[in-house]
Amino acid sequence: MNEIDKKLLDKEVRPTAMRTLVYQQLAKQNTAVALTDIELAFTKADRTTLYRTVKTFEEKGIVHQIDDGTGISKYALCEPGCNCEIENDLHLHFHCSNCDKTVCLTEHKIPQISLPDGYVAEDVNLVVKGICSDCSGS
Amino acid sequence: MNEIDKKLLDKEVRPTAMRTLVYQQLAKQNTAVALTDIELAFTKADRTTLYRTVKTFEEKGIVHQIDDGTGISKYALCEPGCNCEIENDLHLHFHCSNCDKTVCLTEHKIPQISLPDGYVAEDVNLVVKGICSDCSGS
DNA sequence: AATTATAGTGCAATGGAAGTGCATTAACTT
DNA sequence: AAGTTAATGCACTTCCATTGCACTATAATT
Ligand SMILES: [Mn+2]
Ligand SMILES: [Mn+2]
Ligand SMILES: [Zn+2]
Ligand SMILES: [Zn+2]
Repeated sequence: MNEIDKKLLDKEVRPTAMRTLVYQQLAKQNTAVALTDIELAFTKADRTTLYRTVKTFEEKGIVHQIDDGTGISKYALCEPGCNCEIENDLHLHFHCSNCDKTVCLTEHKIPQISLPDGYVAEDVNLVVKGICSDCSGS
Repeated sequence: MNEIDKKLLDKEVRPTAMRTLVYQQLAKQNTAVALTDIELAFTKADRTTLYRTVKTFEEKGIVHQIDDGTGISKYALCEPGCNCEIENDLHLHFHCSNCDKTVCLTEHKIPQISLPDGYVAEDVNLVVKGICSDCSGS
């Protein structure tokens, strides 16, 4: 059994052929990807299957969903050690308005946010929009 | 001429009957509203008109659009003194997972965010999800 | 190994919200 | 009043997310 299948089993996801391939595909990326992106990489697989694969991954803490403000959900593998299922990994995300790519800035954690009395925080989403390092040419 | 129309003119928006009414409606709210919410308040007006009214308001800095992570755009009047057209008013937003309401926490500005080298920030969106003061009962 | 149960996949269809084209109507200008 | 420009209403489109159901593969049981 290969490494990926072990990881899937570890997260209580049965390693089907499709799932292994999708995981591989995600592991290749250095940006967060939309479902459509995955779809393009697997012309033979059905969109629904990919959709449900990613949803399963999300539920089991293998990927996290990213709302980058474009209206299209992006997904990225969770870092090793990230316990998404239990506690969110509150790093920030960056969306480039030039190349339209979205990246996880895993090292940049979201600062503690103070809220008015009576408000209870459960989750925080912080997205910075601007020009990424590839596009700023510096 | 009434107060609302003055405000609209001040922002270079011609105060039509429809626009004045939409502004009034927005002023009544204490939460951010979706287009559908506005639609419900104006059963006689067409969705498109309301849509374009809100878009115009947004372009002219009368309202700001809020992406609260639900996938449905919300809108709220800008605070007096907010110069949205020129510079974003970077306050945080709170979305209640219980009552599904989204509020502007105008007093809570988004802290300065540090980015990796080469990244240039243009805009920041910070949304906290959790339980609002109405729902937490405290 | 054959049978049964369970989980995954593919296809078709739906839903919700955002957005556009165009004809009509209202508002402003001269 | 006539002409011009902007706003409105209706119909239609697009895009992505999501679901129902039949079919197939995988796992468990006999
Ligand atoms: Mn991330
Ligand atoms: Mn706001
Ligand atoms: Zn870029
Ligand atoms: Zn609430």
